Amino acid sequence: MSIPSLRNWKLIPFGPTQMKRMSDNTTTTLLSSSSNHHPSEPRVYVRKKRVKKNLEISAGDEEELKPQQPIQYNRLSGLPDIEDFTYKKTRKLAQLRKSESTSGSHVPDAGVSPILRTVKPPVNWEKVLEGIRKMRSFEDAPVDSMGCEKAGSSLPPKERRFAVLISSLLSSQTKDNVNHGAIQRLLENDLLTADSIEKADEDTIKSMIYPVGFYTRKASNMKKIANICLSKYDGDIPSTLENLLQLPGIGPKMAHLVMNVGWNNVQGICVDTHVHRICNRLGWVSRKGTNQKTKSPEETRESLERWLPKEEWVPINPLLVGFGQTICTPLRPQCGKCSITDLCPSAFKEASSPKSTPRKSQKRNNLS
DNA sequence: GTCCAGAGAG
DNA sequence: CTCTCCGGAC
Repeated sequence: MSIPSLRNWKLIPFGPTQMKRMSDNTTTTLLSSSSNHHPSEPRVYVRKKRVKKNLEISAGDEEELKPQQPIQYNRLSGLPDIEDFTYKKTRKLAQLRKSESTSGSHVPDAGVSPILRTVKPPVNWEKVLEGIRKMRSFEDAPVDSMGCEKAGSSLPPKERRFAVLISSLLSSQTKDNVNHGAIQRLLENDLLTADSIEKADEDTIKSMIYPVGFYTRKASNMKKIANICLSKYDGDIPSTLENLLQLPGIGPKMAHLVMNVGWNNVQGICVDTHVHRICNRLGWVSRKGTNQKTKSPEETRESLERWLPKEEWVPINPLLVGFGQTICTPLRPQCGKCSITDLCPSAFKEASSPKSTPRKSQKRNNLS
């Protein structure tokens, strides 16, 4: 398949198609500097070299990779300042509800269900959130979560939704700039609709999205998703959580993200590993009917949804992800830099160096 | 070398 | 539950 609009792009020769050819030992023609290629070397080594080259060259093409219209992001929420996004509206309504709750008047709902608290919220949770927001406004976090909402925000709704879905798929385990590059390439090549992906060759898709994490599987999932969207949803994306989860490569985390960003329909909290970890450290979630920590992000989501007011369901993700990348890190959390340690039951409880003595019941694999 | 981080397969 | 996927950070 020829890809005319990308002919000038130097990125193209470094896709997986060429990797295949290299391992076949049949081609060096597509590689701009084939002198670096040693067919006898282990595949991994060759790959790593080429990734470096890829990055050098893409840096030179920065101009082309940049989005034409940069989107403004809310620094704290991590969400785009797009007019139709319901976040602000939701906030406003929540404030209204609060101020008018004494008079008993009813505030109309903007597609957000009434707050359903089945569990008493943890004490000081609002102070904790406020503290994290403040820290986030000082620290710069590479928040790669929610990176998908920028996908095709200038497109018509249906195309935009499809772009959001594909971007979500690609964004997992992938740095935001890498994901963005992949989306940009797909967009440049008109490969961001169900129709075109359905027609495109899987190897072409692979080379477009390379080097996002797990690109082989994701390319194959993209084909399957395009197929399903065309046959069952007229080229649009599923509009319910249940049906999104039926798509290959879309699990609970991404399904909630797509519902939030793609449909502006908040069905649940988008819980990733950061939200999962931090909520447990704060003692915000527990296994049903116990005080034990939750075991999985899904369990965390259910537990968190039992008390967290709904207007916080969307912003909690970018907030905690950024916090988790800079301060409340998985390994050796920077409690010294944290301003809410007096409100955190886990503050200074974890090892500050890998060599330090493991506390009792710290790790399950202490074979002392 | 070891870990990371969503999803899926076994 | 564990392992795999892919690259990169450490």
